[in-house]
Amino acid sequence: MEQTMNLEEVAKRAKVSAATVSRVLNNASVVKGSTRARVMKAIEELRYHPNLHARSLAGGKSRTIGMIVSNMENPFFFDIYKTVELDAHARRFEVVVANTDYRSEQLVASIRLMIGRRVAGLAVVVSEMEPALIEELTGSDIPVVFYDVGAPRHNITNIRVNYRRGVEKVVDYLHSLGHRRLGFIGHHSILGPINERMKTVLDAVAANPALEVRAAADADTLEGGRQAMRALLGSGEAPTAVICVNDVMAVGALRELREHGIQAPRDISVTGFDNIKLSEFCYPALTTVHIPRDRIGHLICDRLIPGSDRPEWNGDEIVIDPEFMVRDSTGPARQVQHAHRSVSPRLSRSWPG
Amino acid sequence: MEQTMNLEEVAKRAKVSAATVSRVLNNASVVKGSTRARVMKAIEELRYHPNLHARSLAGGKSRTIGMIVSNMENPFFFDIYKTVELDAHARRFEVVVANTDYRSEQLVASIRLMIGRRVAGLAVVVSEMEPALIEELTGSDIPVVFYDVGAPRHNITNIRVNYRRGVEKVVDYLHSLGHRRLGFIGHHSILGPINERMKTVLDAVAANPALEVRAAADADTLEGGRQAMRALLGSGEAPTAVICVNDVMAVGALRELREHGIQAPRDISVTGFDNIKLSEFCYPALTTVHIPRDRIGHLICDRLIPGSDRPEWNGDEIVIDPEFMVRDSTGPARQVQHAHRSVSPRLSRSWPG
DNA sequence: TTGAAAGCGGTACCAG
DNA sequence: CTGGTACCGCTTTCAA
Repeated sequence: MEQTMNLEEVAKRAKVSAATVSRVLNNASVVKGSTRARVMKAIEELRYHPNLHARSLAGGKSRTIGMIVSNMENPFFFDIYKTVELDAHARRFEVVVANTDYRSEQLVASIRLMIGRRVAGLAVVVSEMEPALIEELTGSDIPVVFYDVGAPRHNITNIRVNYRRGVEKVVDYLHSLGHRRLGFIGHHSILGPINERMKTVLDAVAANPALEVRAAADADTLEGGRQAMRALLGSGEAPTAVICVNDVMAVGALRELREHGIQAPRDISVTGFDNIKLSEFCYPALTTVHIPRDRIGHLICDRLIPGSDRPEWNGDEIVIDPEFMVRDSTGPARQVQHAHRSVSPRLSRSWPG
Repeated sequence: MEQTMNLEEVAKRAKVSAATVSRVLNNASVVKGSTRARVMKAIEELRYHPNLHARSLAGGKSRTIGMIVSNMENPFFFDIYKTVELDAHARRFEVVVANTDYRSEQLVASIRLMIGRRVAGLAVVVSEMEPALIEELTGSDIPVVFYDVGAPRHNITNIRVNYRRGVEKVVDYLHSLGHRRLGFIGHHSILGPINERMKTVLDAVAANPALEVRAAADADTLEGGRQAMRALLGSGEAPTAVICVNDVMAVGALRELREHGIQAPRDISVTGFDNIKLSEFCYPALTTVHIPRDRIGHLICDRLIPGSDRPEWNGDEIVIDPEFMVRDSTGPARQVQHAHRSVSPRLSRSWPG
């Protein structure tokens, strides 16, 4: 009925002052039992819900932390978010997320939004970068944690993964299996100027003169991975092993292989990255590199929410070493054969299309 | 540097009043060009970001809509969210989400949170229900859209899927393929008192005396689907077809079959529900029921954001008819054979474990 | 076209 | 233990 139900109305009904109502709401100081009861009753009856905007305005604090990610659709990001939310809730904080879809304009917009909301802390877990970002953050005293981008600075700390080490493990493994012609599938953001990940792969390959690599990029989705694999298959000599920038794209890639009647790992090996749950459930299960999203989530919360700095944070940067996971999507390179290139699509499928 | 950068500071620097700064910020009324320029400059230099809390407090409005879902991890919910966000952004609204993890206590907490934030509209896309909900919502004049639960009421409208019809199509199809012993895999929330979905399956089966069904429930995740399938396989006579409450659990179920060396659809047929992207990318591709998440998302936005009621909303309730999608995970029931029950785990796997 | 001032709904400090 | 009151930062009349 009343779209404007406020402290005062409650106070009036409970025959106390607004200040007292505020007190019972924050169960602060000692409010007499009977008084508290009256207030509670009034709150119930009026279905009063405190205005959070007014609260954080008056209090100056926000009890919510912000999180910006590139693509919530990818479980990698979601898993981190999930952990952050769990930790935050345990400390009675809320977390509000924003997607950038790998667009740096969106990144800036999201940063602005978060600053506007006066979040108590901000986690930026994105692949793209925008120079104007630090500019934007300057002057706001919001504690920030960056994942995988940005440099430490006042009030901003960094978590990064030793992506290079992870890729090296993958490349070395494939090499040991006899693979020489490699493919790389990334998402569009790798087309950016200095893409760490792309470069890492190229470097790892360059370190071994026997190897060659061809890359394809598409959206960071199942469909994108599929398209990228299609591109790799459609031009030049097909690689015997394909390294995917993450598990989602790898699963997409696997499907495209299936459509062509190409079997993994018999005909082509495929690797993922991240070790999301899906990588165990797809077929064949993915050889991948584990990145501990839960640890990352915990680190973020520990850093952003006051009153619980765990010891792991000693400096302004933490580097995480990824772990290689061998599963079923990789195998020895087939010797002399390009046979799979001539198999017509769906030839090997025996079930109805 | 200043953690307290406000209108007044900007006004001071630009040598105008706070009111004027507010005007340029909202590009309202006619501010003289030169004045506007001065203000803009001051804003830039001071890196001023308006306090959104103060803004919605003073303005009384919020320009953000809330969305509550059961499980963002499940692409079904995510897809809806994505569409809502897209539409919202197009109308310069923000959307903030909350997860309930199928816990009705969380549902209530989330509703409270959203009311506290004075969202401009609220979408409740959850499977669980909580009687206290309507109570909670009463008196708040926030427009609400429910998906799949709740009854129309003042300011609250409904979107529902004719789940029954969808299940009937699945059951009929399986029946026509010769299946008689059915399995049903649902998530834990189906254990609730009157679960529509579970009941629907039982009804559909009851309608055909030749059919029998056994159910198993677990978490709404890949792992949950796997466990549920394990349970189904581990007790009594194995079903020849398993209906899963959604695609995610179906994919989990498929994996468990693989571990047992049971092939789908040769040995057991499996169906999903929702038709998420993954259902095309898993192996075998899932026979499922399509639920148009994008349409649901559009409907939600049209209803919640003022100034764009599309014609589709004629009453307080919209019912969506799902569409049956046959793919590769279903096939004819094998005649006389329980052979797969005796196949030892992984027997048929030829790749390394 | 611009400024002054009254809220918006709370919080928190100061008296009592 | 409780009430009064000065803000918090912005929007919005009302005058000038």
